[in-house]
Amino acid sequence: MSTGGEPKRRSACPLNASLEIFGDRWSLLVVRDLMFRGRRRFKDFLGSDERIATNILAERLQRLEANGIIERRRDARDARRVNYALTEKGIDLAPVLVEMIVWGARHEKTAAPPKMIRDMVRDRDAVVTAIRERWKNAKDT
Amino acid sequence: MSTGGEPKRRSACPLNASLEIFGDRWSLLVVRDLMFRGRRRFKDFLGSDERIATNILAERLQRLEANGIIERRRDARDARRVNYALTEKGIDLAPVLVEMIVWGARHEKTAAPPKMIRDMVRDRDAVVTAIRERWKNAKDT
DNA sequence: CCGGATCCGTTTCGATACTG
DNA sequence: CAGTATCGAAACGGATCCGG
Repeated sequence: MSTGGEPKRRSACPLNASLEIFGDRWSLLVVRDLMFRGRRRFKDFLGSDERIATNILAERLQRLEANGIIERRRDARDARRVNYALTEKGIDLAPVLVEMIVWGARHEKTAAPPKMIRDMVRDRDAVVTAIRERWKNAKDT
Repeated sequence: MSTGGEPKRRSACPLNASLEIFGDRWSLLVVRDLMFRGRRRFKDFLGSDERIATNILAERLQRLEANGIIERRRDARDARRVNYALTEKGIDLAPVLVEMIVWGARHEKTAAPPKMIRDMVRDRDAVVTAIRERWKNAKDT
């Protein structure tokens, strides 16, 4: 399983290229957990409301890593534990996530976490910038 | 198949609500064909590079309609033909599509249609506004 | 325990053939 | 033209097992 696989993909359309990577029910939920909820570990992802199965999660984590969206690292202080982190490429998904969240909050009945949604609607760029800042400062974690 | 089904969905997370609707390989490609390529008919969608199967296309069209993202109408001039069109809710997906296209163009090797991509990167809001204008003017079509 | 891998029944997908 | 019907392949997902 070579971790640093180059994207030899050749979709005619960039949208299709994106969908080939994260066009499924689970991949972006994992990215959300990393990006907005500070989750890092296998067990954390299992705890989300959507109840992903362990085998599905394992496969998605591999796929996201193979596509350069997340990185897998052993915890520096406790070698038994594994941490996942977003790469630059993964952080660049922030605008996509924000727009999907804004759309879902506007058009679907969700038990919406109200504050962050209102922030996103009011100033999406600020939210995206804040995410980037937070990950820049946490790069050593 | 009631066409005007209300979204009784209750996802805790708006992102998950969005993914429940279009979190698959094909739905957003159909929206793209409507939004950026002026396609309206079943046959048109079949003509795209990604080669969607007829049964999958039929199901996705039904699902998008059931979720209020597209409308299905018989052609006024030729009752044999069927036209699909984006609803307001569907047009509101423009920012999502634009961000996914920008991300894909930046991070994946695609045979990129260069001009519109550069426009999107330079000024996404202008592209989204242009899409809205175009659909407002074509509402009678 | 944590981070998965494996097994296995069920559901969904998708290529092709076919139909009104 | 605009879809259905069919049917094998793939994905899902719950349960269980396993190495560290």
